[in-house]
Amino acid sequence: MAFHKKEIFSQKEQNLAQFAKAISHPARIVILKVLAKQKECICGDIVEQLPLAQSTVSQHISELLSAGIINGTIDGPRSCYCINWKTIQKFSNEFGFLLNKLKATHEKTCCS
Amino acid sequence: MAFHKKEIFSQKEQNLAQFAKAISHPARIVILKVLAKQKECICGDIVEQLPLAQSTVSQHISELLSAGIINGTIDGPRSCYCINWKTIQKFSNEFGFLLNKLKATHEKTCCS
DNA sequence: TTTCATTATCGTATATTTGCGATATAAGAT
DNA sequence: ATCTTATATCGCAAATATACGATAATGAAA
Repeated sequence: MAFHKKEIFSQKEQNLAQFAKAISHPARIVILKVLAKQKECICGDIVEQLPLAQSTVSQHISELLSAGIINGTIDGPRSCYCINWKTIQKFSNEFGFLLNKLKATHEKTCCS
Repeated sequence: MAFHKKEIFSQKEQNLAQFAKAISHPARIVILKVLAKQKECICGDIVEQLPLAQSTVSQHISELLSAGIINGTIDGPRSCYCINWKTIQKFSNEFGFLLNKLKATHEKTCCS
């Protein structure tokens, strides 16, 4: 009797956690960096820049996709991805909000 | 033949990914919020604020601990935790740095 | 010393993630 | 029509995460 149980939490917390999870693997961070570096959409040169099999990279990509962090035009054999600015913006704000909340306790920490 | 393979990536990416992973569960986000709300260090009132068993909460806490996101004084039956401002600060910066990198591509997105 | 309350840890079950090779798919080239 | 190239998906194995109950440990109170 133990699996996710995440539905119990508020939507906001779930969303933030989900975003964090999406970027919680170095490979996916590298993918984002690669996409940020190339000005135009690139296809699978991502694979070349990672020490992982093509199928594994594809899997990481689809995780970023389903989290809405990147967009993709999968037309035929040549898929094209790029960063979804809107999502980045949204979570950048929410994350900053959380961090500011935490910062508010700065002066009062007692066990550090 | 397939497990983590995360050691291959740069330390910076690993660190950022690890931080993201640490906050990638709603329960852990709530724990941080609780710690932020209480001005002084609280002990296990965290458990009361979560719909999870005590042992599960303890597990989540120790994950935050080992990620260095919170500090703890575990003296006897009354453990006391608080946010580790230093770590929050560090990753706040690194995360902001990544986001700014991504933001730079804002104008040039082509498949959104 | 015994009891109590609080917290950490162990053991266990289930779910999810990570990774690969093999295979399917789909558009363009020959 | 067939071949090639790029990419997604399937199937599988191993690792990790999530959750719980039970138990251990530890300091305070009786």
